[in-house]
Amino acid sequence: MARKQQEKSKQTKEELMRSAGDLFGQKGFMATTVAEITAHAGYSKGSFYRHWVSKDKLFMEIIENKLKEYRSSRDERLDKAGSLEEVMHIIWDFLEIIVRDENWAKVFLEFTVYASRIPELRNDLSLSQYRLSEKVFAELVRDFVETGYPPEKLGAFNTVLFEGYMVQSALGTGIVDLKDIREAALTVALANGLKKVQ
Amino acid sequence: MARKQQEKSKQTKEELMRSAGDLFGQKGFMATTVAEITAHAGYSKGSFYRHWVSKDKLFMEIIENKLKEYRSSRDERLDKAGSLEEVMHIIWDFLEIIVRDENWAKVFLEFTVYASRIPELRNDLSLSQYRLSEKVFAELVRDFVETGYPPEKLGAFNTVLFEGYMVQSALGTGIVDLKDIREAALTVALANGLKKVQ
DNA sequence: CGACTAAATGACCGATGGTCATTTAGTGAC
DNA sequence: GTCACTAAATGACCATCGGTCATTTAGTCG
Repeated sequence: MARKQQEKSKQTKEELMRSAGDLFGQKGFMATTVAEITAHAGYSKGSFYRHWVSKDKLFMEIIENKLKEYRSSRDERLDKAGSLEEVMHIIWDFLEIIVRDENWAKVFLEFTVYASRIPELRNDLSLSQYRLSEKVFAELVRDFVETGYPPEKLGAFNTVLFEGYMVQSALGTGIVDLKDIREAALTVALANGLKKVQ
Repeated sequence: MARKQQEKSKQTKEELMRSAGDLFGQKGFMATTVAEITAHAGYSKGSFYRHWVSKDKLFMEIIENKLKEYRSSRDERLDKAGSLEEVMHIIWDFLEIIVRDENWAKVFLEFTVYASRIPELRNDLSLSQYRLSEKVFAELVRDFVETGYPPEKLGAFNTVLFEGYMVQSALGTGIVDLKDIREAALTVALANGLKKVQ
């Protein structure tokens, strides 16, 4: 039934993904070599390309996995949210998880910038929703905006704050902390999105 | 007097810098090859390394030149500034110049992220002041802050906004415009830095 | 002109992402 | 058990990159 072979292949793929995950986190995307990934998992270089067509695609698959679980738990909470403020807190709890993992926040940024030069990859990335795109954000927030303020703009502004913080965090000049950013985001959201703010 | 040789060497260097500047702006830092830079200027690859020890150092020199003139005009205006609001406007006029040149804003970001993995380069970059670091910013703002609010934090928050916008701009998802960002920066600065805000 | 030096060249190096013919090892019919 | 078949794994190989360096070309000056 060829069961054993399939399982072995699957296992190999998982081992390679773990190895790659470790190395990307430590050294970054560019600096991690395909040969290192396979060697670290105990395979030869050629094995890699039986599972992915490129280093890029492997990375895409890793981040997809990495964020899938977070998203689901976020979306569960969002279903129960009753106000703009609640939604904002859920969203920033979610973002906080990403930022807290400093190594990966840095790698995300590295890959995003890298991908922005490669049309196909850039497209994949925007489809993958790994970035909190302004569109996604706008949908999350739309139902709770009482004023005429465009939810897209609210989303985009949050993304700016978030990614700006990612850059700061990646460069290691940590003067603002996430709490400050979160507060600023909340203030702006409530001021623009609600009719009455006390 | 060897005058002619020196001038030729200087001219060659300038030609290479122009060539590099064009190509970096079009294709980015990584995607631009040393061989391309020299070929585009009509020289051979080896010539490059008579003028710079690496592609990195050439880039450093280009951005240094690119920003020197901007900084001087900014600093002139800052000498005459009389309020926090004025300082903020001058700073954001300065940042606007950077962001307006979309190609270069993108390359700056690319290089910053790239350099963050290379300790020596990262150090050079922070010394070069090409980034509006929170320290530089704090100095500009310090004299006008009336409250106990730390100028460093004000600076850092501005940098977050600015670099977040750079990322958005680099990825080409332009929903927030610079005016929104500038307004937000001003609001936060005045709210935290002044005792009375009308 | 001849000795010296600076500018320019391009073959070369090691490392990288990616390819592919070859080897190794399960699988299933008989 | 054995044979044909197929999937997994290998590593030599390729083009390209940043960077090096011995060699060539061409000003400089006594």
